[in-house]
Amino acid sequence: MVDKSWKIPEVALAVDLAVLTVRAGALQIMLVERGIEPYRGKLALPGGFLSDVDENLDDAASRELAEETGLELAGLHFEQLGTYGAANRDPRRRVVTVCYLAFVPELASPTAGGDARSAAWVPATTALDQRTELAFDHKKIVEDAVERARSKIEYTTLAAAFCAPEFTVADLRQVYELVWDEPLDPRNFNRKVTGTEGFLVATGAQTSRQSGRPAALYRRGPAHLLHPAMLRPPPPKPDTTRTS
Amino acid sequence: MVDKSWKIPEVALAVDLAVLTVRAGALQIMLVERGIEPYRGKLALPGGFLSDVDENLDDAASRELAEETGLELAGLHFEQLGTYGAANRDPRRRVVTVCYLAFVPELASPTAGGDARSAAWVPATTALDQRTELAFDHKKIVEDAVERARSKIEYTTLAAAFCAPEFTVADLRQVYELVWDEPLDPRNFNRKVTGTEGFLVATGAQTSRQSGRPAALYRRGPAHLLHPAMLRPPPPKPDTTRTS
DNA sequence: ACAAAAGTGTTTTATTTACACCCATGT
DNA sequence: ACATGGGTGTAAATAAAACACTTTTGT
Repeated sequence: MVDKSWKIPEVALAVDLAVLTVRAGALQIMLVERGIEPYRGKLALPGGFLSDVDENLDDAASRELAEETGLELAGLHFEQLGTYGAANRDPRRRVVTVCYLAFVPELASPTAGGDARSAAWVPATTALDQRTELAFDHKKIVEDAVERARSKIEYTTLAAAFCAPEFTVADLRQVYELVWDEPLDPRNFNRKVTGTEGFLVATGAQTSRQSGRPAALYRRGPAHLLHPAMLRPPPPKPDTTRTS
Repeated sequence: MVDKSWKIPEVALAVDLAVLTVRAGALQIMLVERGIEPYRGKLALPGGFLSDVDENLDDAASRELAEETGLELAGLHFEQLGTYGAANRDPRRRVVTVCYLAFVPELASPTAGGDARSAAWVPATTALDQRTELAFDHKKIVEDAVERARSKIEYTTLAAAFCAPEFTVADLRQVYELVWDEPLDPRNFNRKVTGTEGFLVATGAQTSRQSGRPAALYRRGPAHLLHPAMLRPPPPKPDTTRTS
């Protein structure tokens, strides 16, 4: 085996971010309008190239998000979604992008600072709509991000990452309902989450509201995994028995 | 937003493979002995750099595995495990590696061809043992690979990917037992897998054996997801009640 | 008092677990 | 016949789904 390092091809390495939140009654994703070619004017995931050859991937992700949208990832949940490296995904040259997935609460300021004039929350359904054109292979990435979020909240407590620091059981239930696009029984849901050790920590405080009984306020508990998992209502089975 | 493409730092991009199998009563992983510095002589995951700037990541993974171990990934299950890019993970220079996870059946020839004099199956427990030194951050990658395999067989039918094309329920059960390192009840396991639509397809054939009733032979069915999931026996709870 | 939303109780159903028992084969 | 696994039956425990009902607030 010879040392082939002199002929190692180098590629441009980028990081992109699929930042999800639940707001205004919908699962939304942070997108930016591209200011340069290719795909100038099109919507894209925030992201960009490593700032220098020694920048860590996670650091690059935080930095790019802050630069482009003003959002600070510090303290929030983020994880690798996947690496997208099809040879022709960028018309200019070979670019491989490591994509991160983040879950942020609604109160994360939409575009609090930075080079953010073009950053905006977009409903996931809009981003995934056939008529919406996204730059590069970003539509595929958004699909993967949404799918990952949907399955991740089944077996982890990450749905709470979409909630403000203090939240009610109904807030949390709405997260599940909007991410899954499935209604859940409020009563069974309540028992399930309050009965799962470490998911919620009661603050003792209560919400006041226009009408109805006030709800107890909770904070995120120490548990990360859900045992047993939260079951997604099964989509109606491909029915073999004729229903006409 | 300016075009910064002229100062994009370039990194060397590698692919590595965590190829798992179940053989000789253990979960094993394919490792190679490094022929060059750094870490010459140490065990490492098979892998290497892209062959040219336009090679797709998946193609590079297949190619590297074939070159280094003679194993053909064609038709087998493989998926991205993650991308490892800590700035200092390679002492020579910045290298980012996209790691793939593959599940192969035992009959996949250990090192059927290629530059394979150093390739060998190593029990996962050995690879993860404190006393075993692996190149780069490969021990961490192996940990991630094993953990991914353990959870993946819970909710997918991928355990069958470790079996020969035709296998018995006991073969499949052994896969679960060895990957999880937990005994399973043969009777309940049988009912569970034979009752899960699309997991197994009966061939009609039977095994003959030295003793005991012959077992029915099955092939992998069309299902990919397990519904409901196969439950891993919960590890005995961190006992709060003193047992002295 | 009433509407509205929170939260508890109870029943039905599905799934898992545990284990008794029968089945089919080689020796 | 009997040892050795393969496979089925069944009952108890657990969890999910469905839904009646009580609680606590604002108006």
